[in-house]
Amino acid sequence: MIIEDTRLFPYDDIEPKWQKFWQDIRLTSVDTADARNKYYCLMMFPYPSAALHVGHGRNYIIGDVVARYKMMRGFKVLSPMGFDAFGLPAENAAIKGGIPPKTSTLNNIKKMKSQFADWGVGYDWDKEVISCLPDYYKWTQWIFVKLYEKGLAYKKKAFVNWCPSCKTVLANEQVVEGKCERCSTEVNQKDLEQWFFRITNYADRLLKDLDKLTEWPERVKIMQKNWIGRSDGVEIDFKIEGSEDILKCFTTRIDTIYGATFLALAPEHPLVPKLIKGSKDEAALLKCVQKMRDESKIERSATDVEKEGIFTGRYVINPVNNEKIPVWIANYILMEYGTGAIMAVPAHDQRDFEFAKKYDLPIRVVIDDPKDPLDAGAMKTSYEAVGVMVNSGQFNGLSSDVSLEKIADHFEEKKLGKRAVQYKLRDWLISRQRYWGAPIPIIYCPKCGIVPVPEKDLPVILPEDVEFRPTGESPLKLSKDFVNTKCPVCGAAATRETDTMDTFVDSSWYYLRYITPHLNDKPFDKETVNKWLPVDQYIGGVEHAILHLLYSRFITKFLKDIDAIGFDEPFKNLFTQGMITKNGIKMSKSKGNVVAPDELIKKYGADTVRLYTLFIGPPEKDAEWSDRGVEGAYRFLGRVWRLVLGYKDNRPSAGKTDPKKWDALKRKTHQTIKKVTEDLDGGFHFNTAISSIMELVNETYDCMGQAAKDDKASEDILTEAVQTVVILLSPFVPNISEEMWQRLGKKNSIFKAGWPVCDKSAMVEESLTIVVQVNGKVRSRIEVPSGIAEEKLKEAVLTDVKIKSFVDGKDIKDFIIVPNKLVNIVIR
RNA sequence: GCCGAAGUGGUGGAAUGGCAUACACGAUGGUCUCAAAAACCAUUAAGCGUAAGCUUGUGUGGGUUCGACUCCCACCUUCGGCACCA
Repeated sequence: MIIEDTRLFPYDDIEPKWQKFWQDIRLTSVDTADARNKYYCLMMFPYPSAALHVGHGRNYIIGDVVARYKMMRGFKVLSPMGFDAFGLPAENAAIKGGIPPKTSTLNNIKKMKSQFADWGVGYDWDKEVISCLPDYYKWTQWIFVKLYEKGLAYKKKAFVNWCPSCKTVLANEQVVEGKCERCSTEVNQKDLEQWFFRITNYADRLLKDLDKLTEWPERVKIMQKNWIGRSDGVEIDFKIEGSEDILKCFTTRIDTIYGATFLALAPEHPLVPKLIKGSKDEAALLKCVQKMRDESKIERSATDVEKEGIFTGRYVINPVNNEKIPVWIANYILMEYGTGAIMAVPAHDQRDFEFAKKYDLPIRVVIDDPKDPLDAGAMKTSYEAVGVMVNSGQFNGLSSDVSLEKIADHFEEKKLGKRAVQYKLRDWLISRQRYWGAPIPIIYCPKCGIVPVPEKDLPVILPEDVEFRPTGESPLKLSKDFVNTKCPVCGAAATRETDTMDTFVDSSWYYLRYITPHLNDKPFDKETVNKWLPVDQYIGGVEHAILHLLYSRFITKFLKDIDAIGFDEPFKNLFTQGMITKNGIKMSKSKGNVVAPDELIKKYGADTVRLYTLFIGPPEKDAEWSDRGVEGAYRFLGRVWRLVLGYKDNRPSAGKTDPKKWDALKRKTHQTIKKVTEDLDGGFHFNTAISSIMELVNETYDCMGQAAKDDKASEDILTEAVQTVVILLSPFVPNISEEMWQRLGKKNSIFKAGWPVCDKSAMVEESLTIVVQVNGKVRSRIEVPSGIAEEKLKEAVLTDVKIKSFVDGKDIKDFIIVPNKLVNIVIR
């Protein structure tokens, strides 16, 4: 029995053949010692998950297109890949299935690498980094120690999600509707000593330097700016009645100080226990405070959620008029922002307004609306705009924006407070009470206190013979061999820190390691790194717009400050790609809407899957996956395949004769070169680049049905069109393009062939079609010679039959000409 | 809730102040074939009209403009992030 070959082209022969060929000629291998003409193309390194889906593929395919295109433009392209290999899922798998995290992680990496190969994406695997291996995390720990030495790593108490039943800390993800995902126990907030990085010291530089990032998407910069959240204001010292303590409040609206009718504290505020101590309602107050503290932060900051509060029974003194102001505790005040205490001005802040209404607190207008005077009793919402000062002593009658500065001056002169800057950005909590992460290199000595592990003793190795408990408790705490050690300073018996680092620390410097990945005596070679960085093109998901990118920028700035590197921004160009959805939602295993690439690649080949992924839509936007669309891409490649193999002998010698078509094909060829080049240089417009190549293919087929105007000339035009199609397609579909290139009789790899250049003289058109509108509506189209004079054009338009019927007998008010495109006749 | 983004045919999308729906998918009809697949040809926003053509139409409502998918204001819906998923 003969099984018929139903493939449109022999992708399964082609793909392994050329992938081996590229390996043999070391197409993607780069010696970083020589950085001349370098181009560093980087994709965000992935967390190793068991199976990649087509949504993941988008990132790698986009990066591969960029790398191959730049290669063809003559750059020395470094495109490395690695794995962000520490993290929660591997640990969960170990707890559930008993497979050690290292084993499952390395298995996943192996699977992923074979999937990369299936997609035909090429990396310089000599540069691979894996963040969970000691040769890498040694240097993550080294960065921690450097930060510690500079006072930028420190310990303080912070709240964590705590499951009282499992006796373990939970990630936000492990808290489902306020309950532990493992045992469904109500989760509460627990105070724990934890390690932080002082990223807030860099807040201002991280903010200001966003201006340097001219090649970043504006939306990402805006998100970072809002995340850093700089605000300028005044810190006021409120004296507490009957106490020596003072309450510090930060406000951006010092102009409203005379309207403060209560103070509100976060339930976590350190003075809360002291303030309510001895009160007759102490027990009830404490209970209420605890309830507020257990609410999640997102709930608490939501403005549509019911505001809750309780009066402490204490008062402070308003420094501008010596008024007694009651002190409340309120759920909408967050300890993390500002001082954890606010002066509440119900008349001029909506949240305070709602709180005052609920608890019947006074509302006093101190800024009046100049157009519509306010009546405190009748207000439905707060008045937050600029206005005229009233009820504000010596400042009455001034504009509120002027008194903002005057009152601030007044506070500083009388030493009642001082101008201050606040950031929303908080210090980076890097402690994780987990096993599968880089151990924090700290030793606690009973005599010497906190001692960082000296560089010569790094890495602090994560032990592998540990016991995983079903509760999720960190096995590090239970490992005596790990915990018990000697103090590196005095040699006394000491214990190790058992917290590990947030995986964002691992990923905040990996792009530096790629350049010189095998050094054992330093994290990277400074000189080489300085030549290759910043990264020329960084590509990844928009979901990383804030955290990962901000942390990387911070670590880069820190390394610059300690003179480890010579630049202070890591990524010059940033591209954030959209998600691939299926049935309107993000692809994920748990949703059961994952499209696996394996079967598609088997059925249509990698080039087809690549082409469809790129054609699906603008890469920065989300896109809906359709298996049908894949078939379309497959058929297109089949069409190109037949064109390339058969264009020479498949041409009819007689038929319709239209010599103009040949000139048009030459023009189209060069227009397509221009369009594709612009689409790749000006942005990542792969979808429109591909559609323009499709148009060229369609026009080439159309031309083949025409008799030649002269054999040699049309032969040349046709050959040029076909070769152009192949070379323009090559970054998108490398395997089939390389095969077709060789079949066209070329000897070298298509990626060494150089990018085609468009010939402007070939694009000149003799005549143009001008759209003619009457009052903005298209009424006709006329053919005119290109470069026609304005008067001649007017004449041609007005003698057009269709236009005459609209214009005759009417007053022409205006005659608008858009050169080479359109005219619009405005009639009354 | 806050911050960011997006809403265009049956579907993915194109057009960033100048021809709305390029390119593709799907669908319908046809050619080839014993048949199918593949390929090729034609039609494909809606409504009216025998036709030439006309009218409406880019989430909703308003505005700016000779001209608006594009700019401005308000609203609605969907998606991403919100600091222990990475």
